[in-house]
Amino acid sequence: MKPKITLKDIARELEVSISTVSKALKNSEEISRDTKDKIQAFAKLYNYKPNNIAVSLKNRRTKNIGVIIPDIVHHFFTTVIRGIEKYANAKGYNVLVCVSNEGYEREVINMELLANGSIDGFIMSLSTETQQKNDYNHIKEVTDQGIPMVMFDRVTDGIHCDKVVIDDAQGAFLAVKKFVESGKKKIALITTDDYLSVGKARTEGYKKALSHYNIPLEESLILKLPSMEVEASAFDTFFKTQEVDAVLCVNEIFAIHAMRLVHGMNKRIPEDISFIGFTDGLLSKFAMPSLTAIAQHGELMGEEAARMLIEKVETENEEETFSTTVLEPTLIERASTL
Amino acid sequence: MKPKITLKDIARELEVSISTVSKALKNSEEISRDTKDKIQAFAKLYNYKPNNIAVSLKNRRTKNIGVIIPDIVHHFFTTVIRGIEKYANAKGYNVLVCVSNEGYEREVINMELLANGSIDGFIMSLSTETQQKNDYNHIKEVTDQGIPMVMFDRVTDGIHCDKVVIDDAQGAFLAVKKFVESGKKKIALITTDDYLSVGKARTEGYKKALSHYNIPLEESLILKLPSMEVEASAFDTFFKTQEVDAVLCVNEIFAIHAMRLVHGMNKRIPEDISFIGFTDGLLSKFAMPSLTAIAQHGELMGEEAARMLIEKVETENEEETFSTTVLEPTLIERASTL
DNA sequence: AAAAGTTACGAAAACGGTTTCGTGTTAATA
DNA sequence: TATTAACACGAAACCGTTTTCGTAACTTTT
Repeated sequence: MKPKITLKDIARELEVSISTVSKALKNSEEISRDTKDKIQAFAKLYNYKPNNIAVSLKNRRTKNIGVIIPDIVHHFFTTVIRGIEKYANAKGYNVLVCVSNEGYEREVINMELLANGSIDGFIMSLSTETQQKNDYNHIKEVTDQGIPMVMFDRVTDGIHCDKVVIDDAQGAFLAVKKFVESGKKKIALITTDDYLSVGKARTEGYKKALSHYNIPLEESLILKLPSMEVEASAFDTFFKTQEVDAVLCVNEIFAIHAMRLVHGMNKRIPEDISFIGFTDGLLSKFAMPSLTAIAQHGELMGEEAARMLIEKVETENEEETFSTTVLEPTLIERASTL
Repeated sequence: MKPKITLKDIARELEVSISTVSKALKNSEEISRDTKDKIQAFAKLYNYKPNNIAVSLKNRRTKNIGVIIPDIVHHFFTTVIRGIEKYANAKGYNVLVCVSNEGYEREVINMELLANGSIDGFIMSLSTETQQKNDYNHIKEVTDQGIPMVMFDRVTDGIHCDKVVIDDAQGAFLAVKKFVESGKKKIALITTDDYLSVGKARTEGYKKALSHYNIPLEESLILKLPSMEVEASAFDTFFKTQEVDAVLCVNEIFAIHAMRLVHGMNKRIPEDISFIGFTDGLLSKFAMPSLTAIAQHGELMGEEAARMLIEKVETENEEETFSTTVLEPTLIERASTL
C-alpha cells in the first residue's frame, strides 16, 4: 500500500518549494526546462494526481454537476442521465447522481448535501411528493445562493430557472390524432391523478385533440388511477363497463397491463382496440404486440439540460435570464395501432 | 441572491474568532452558554451550512461513496444502486454514481476522478470492455492507495478486495432442474461469448446440471452471440435448425426475442417450448407470456455491497482481509414454464 | 495574599492545492 | 562599470473548516 503523494512530498524529495512543483506540473513558463523535466518525471513515476477536494476548495469550482432524480429504476430517467453524462463528460464534467426516491425528505437532504460545495450546478426532476406538497423552498434556497439549476420533465412554475420539458400535451394530441386517423371513435385515457405536472398536460392534450376532431369528451372514458401502481380491479371494471376502441396510457405499464386484459377478453389488438403508451421504453419495444409509443427523447433532454447548465456555470452570470426548452415528442408506430 | 455565509462571516459580524464560532456551532463545552446562544441564533438566522469541501479536506473523510456501473439504462444495475442508496443513506453516506458505459476508457477516467479525494470508497462492477482487455491496473492503483473497494456481479480474481456476487452457476442449475422436472429433454442455452465472468459461470452451471441429470451435452444446443445485441438472423437459424423443448437465456432480451420467434412458428409456450431467463426485470414480468426468471436480487446485492464497504471505511484497517459474499439466486415461476 | 485551578476564548497550524508578489542571480544594455 | 531586464524560483496568502494549544481574567484553595 502506497498512500497518495502530494505536492509537499514531491517538493521535499526534490528539494524545491511547493509552488515550484505546482507550477512545474502545470508547465508554467516561469520554471526552467530542467526543473520541469525533473519534477514531471518524478510526478509521473510516483503517479501523482492532484487532490480534487483541495483543488475544488481553492478554485471554488468542482467540475461536478449534481443530478437529482425521483427514481433510478425507471427507464426514462436513466436515459436522461445517459444524455447528461454524454454531454457533461465531453465537457470535462463529472456527474453525481442522487435519488430522491419520490420523497420530499430525501430530495431536501440530497440537495443540501450537494449544494454545500460538492457541485457547480444542479439538474433535477421533482419527486411526486414534492409536487404534491407543492413546497419548493429547498430549491429556492439553492437558486437564491446563485447555484445554477436546470429542471427537467417534472418542473414547476414556482421556481425561476432554466427548464427543459417535452410538450406532453402535444404528445397526447399526436396519439389521439393517430387514433382518429385510423378510424377510432371511442378513445379512452388511462392516467394518474393530476398531481404530476406531466399527467395534467397529457390530459389537456387529450381533451384538446378530441375537441379538435369534434369528438365529444366523455369523462367516463378517462380512468384515473390514484398512483403509479397498477390496480388490477380498476382496470377490470373499466374495460368491462366501457366501450372503447382505442386507449392512450400515460405510461408503459398501464398500457401493457391493459393490453393483457383486453387480450384475455378475446379482442384483437389493434383491430378491435388500439393502444398507445407514453414513454417509449423497453417494454413498448418488447411487448406482445409491440406498443406504439410516444417517445420522450430522454437522452436528448438530458443533453439539452446539461448544455444549459454548463452554459450557466461557465459564464459569469451577468444578468439572470432563464429559458425553457420544449422538446417535441414523436410517435413511434408499432403493432398496437392500425 | 444571498451568497453562502462562512464561519469567517459570522466571526466578523459577531466580533469573535473563527474558532469560537466553529466550537459554538458544535456545542462545545469550551464556549459559554451566552456566546453559544448568540452564535447559534445568528447561524440559524442566516442559514449557515458548513462547506462540505472544506470539511472533507480537513477531515480527509467525505462521507461519499462512489459507485461505478457499466450501464445506467439497465434494470439490474439500477436495482443494485437502489440497494446501495438504501443502506448508505441510512448510514449517513451520500452515493455518487458514475457510468462507464461499458467502456474501459471511461471506467478509468471515472475511477481516477472519484479516487482523488471525492469519495471514501468504491463499489463497482466491471465494464465488458475491461473484462475483455483483462486489464485491471486502474483498479489496482486505487486499492493500493488503501481506498476501500467492493466489486459486485462482474468481478475478477485479478483484484484483491471484497466482493459480492450471486451464484450464477447455481442459477443456471436451478433453471435446468426446473426444465428437467417438467419433462424437458432438449434444453438449449442462449448466451454471449465467455468474456463476461457471469456468462461463463452460467454456462458452467448449465453444463453441470445437464450432467447431473444425465442429459448428454450437445454443443449445438448452445447459441453463443458475440454481444448483448440481439442478432435476429442468428436466432432465426438456431430455432429453424435445432429441435429444442426448453431454452435458458442469459438475459431477458434474448428470452423475449426468442419467445416471439417461437410464437411466430406456431409453437406453444410453455407446452412445446419452455423459457427461463436470467435477471428478473420488468420485461419478464410483463412479457407475454410472462417469463419464468432467475432473480439476481440486485437490491440485496447493493445493500450487502454497501454494508461491506462502509464497514471497511469506518474501521481503522488493522489488517487487510477480504471476503466474498455469494447470494443465492431464486427461481421466479411464471407462465413460460410448466 | 500567594498559588493553583477554572473558564472562555483566540492564535495558529493543518488539510492540499493555486496564485500573486517578491527577490537573488545572471545576462543584457547604456 | 553601473543600470536594467530577464530568469528561475520561493514565501506567503488564500479557499473554509477543525483542532490543538496557549493564555488572560477570574475563582478557588491554602
